[in-house]
Amino acid sequence: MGDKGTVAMVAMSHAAYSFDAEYSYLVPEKFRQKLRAGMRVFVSFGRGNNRVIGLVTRICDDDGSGRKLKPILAVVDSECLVTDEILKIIFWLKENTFCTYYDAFRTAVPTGFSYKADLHYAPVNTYIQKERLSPEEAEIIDFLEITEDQQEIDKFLDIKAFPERKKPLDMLIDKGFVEETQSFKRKVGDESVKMAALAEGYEDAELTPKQKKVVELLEECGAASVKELCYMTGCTATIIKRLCDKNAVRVFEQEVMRDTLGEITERESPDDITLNEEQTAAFDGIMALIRAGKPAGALLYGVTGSGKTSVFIKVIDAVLKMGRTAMMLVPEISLTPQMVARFKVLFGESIALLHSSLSLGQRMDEFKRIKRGEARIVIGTRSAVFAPASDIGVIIMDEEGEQSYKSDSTPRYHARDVAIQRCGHNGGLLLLASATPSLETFYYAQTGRFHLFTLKHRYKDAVLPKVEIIDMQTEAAEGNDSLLSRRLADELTETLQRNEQAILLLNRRGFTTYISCRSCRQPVVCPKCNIPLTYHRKNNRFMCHYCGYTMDNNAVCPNCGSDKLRSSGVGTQRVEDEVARIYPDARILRMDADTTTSRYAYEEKFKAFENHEYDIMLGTQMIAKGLNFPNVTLVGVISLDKALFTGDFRSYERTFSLLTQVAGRSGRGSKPGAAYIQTFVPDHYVLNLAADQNYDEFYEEEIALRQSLIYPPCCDICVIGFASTMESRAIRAADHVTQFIAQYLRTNKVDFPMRAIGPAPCTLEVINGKFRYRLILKSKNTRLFRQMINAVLKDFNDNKDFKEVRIYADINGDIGL
DNA sequence: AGCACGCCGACT
DNA sequence: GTCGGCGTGCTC
Repeated sequence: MGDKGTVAMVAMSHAAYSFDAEYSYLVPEKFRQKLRAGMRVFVSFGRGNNRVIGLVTRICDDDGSGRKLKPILAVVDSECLVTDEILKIIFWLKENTFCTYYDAFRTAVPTGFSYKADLHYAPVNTYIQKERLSPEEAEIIDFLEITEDQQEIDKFLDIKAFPERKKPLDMLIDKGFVEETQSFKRKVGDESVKMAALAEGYEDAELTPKQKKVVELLEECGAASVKELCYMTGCTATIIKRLCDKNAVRVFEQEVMRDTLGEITERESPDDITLNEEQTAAFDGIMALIRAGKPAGALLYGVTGSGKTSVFIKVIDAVLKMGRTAMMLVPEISLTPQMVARFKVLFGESIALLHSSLSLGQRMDEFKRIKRGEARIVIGTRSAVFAPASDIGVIIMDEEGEQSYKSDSTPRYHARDVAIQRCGHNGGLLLLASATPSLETFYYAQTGRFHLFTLKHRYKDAVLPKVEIIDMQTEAAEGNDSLLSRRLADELTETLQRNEQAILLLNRRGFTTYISCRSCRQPVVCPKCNIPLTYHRKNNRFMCHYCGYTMDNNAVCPNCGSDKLRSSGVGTQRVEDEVARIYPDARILRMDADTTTSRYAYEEKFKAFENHEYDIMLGTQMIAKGLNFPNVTLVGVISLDKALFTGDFRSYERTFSLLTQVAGRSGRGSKPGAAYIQTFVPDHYVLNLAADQNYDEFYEEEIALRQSLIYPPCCDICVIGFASTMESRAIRAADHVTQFIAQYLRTNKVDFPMRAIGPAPCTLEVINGKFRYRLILKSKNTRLFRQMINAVLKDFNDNKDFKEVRIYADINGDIGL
């Protein structure tokens, strides 16, 4: 072994961060032709020779070390799921987001492609001297020789069930008396929702009160998804399972299936779109960059309604005509149905859609179409940035400042950073677009790292809505305790009289946002998260928005036992009530995470609103983005004050962006629009600049702030987070890491400007029973810095003192919660 | 993670 | 004397 053989480097699918590495394996002659880097293989790993799936990260000619290597046992894929370029992205992800190779691989490839290995054994047809076998080995051989049924054999040699058979079985394989074969099966089928319905004869079952509630609800509505049932009754999935066991309820899977594209009825050609002067200038500049064929970045900075989409369409069309491919990333596909519809009409089957509401099967199909080059336009959300397109001419990111582009679970990547890498490999252009760019992006556009294209005028010169700030302090002082200021109420009345539509925005779900006890004056908090509970009227329960904990509304105060609980504060449900009271004839559509549990609900509701089946749309931020309703002439912000003070350095940026965007929903048609922002801090400069739609000045203020307080883009910021059910352990872990870093810097004699803040508890100290601490490092994200973080994580994961503490590192993510 | 190796206490 | 407790360390 080891003599000038082909060697494959393999990263294991189950590797923890601390031992994730490329391990060398011998490639047997029979695999030499077909095996490529990027394919998955089956190998034995570790002392126990565990059979595991791994990813071939590269293939080398020779090991040279003469060390004897284990062979690759089987090849899982018949063709590569990842291109060489995506393989490079996988390496980049590991290095930059501190995940394992396989975490990165999983992110880049639709989950539908994951496999589970089954092992099968058969006796080798050869003479065996049984007396030389151990009794255990002989038992297995005897069994194999007399048993015909494959399933019987599988059961007998199920190592999980009979661990004592592992050793003799491995010995027999080693001696060549037993042959092991593998079959690889898809782990998951098509995506489906779990539905529940009453079973026949359910009346006879004996039920607990909670179970009765579920049954009553089902009697009313027939069938419901398990998720919805849990929300409405406040029970857990276990209760449904109990009911199932009692044969009172049957649970079945209902496949979520929809045509990705649906039927395309009309067709339109991109040639029919004409750009105005400003758009043309931007288009020409953008195309010049793309034609240069070198990696580049650009910002298309255009006010809301300036026709950025038309420029995108022209650019994509031109890129396609060059024979290259194009990607278009959007923050949330279900919130951009209008844009998707337009692209379908224009480009038809050349587009592939990639987003979370596709079934796994659909996602796999779209993935294959892209890989084969059949679909040359990719439209999708964050993870679509990994689509296996080749020769990418342009990657467009719409509303590039949106939070949804940043992943907040492993791997914690930002789609923008991945897109930069991809443009680097493809010689493509990264085109970021927004009316309110992220500070980082605008800074790079100002300093020349990105090219800047500006659209100053609204389409057809529609005027920006008039925005007014309303001081709710004065309203209260003058005796108006309603949720709506008199001004907004008057305007709403007039809007409805004109038969026009209105949008009302509020960033709190639920009915009331705060429940307190009248006798001990303590707020009622979630027992697991220590966060005030919110009253939901629809299910008549108190709920925690962070962990989903629910409590009966006639519960007593957990603190003093008093039954006098009072709720206050304002949520979307309460606003809905109040607006309905003032305008009994108005048709109100409430949109928030509670009303839109099923994914396609958004699109239908938006459509209904567009068709004027409703007069007022009321909701959380999800209604503020990217939609075009020509008949909306009034936008009212009930309250956004909380968003200004979340404790995250990006909270001003986000609030500014949200206000600008929601105001921009008003007056997009021929009629002029207006927007009203209610607030208790009417003098706040962020609100005033947003009211003036003055991004440039906001940028100046904000960048000065970031410079003086040292925040991105003036530095990079790395959060090392700790979570544990025991607070003392989380604290000790955070302290340990802080000391480790100090030690690391000393012993490695590395010296880079860095500032550490903390460790300190996170803003939300407890979520779901886990105490959370964080250490913030402000530094420059260099190789040396990442090496240090890597060392921190490796050391920590190796340290058995902190087995129960979870750690993560996140660069340039949120530090708010 | 998952497993083997190893070094100590309570059993036939 | 041996079986098995889990603490320690490695995985091509």
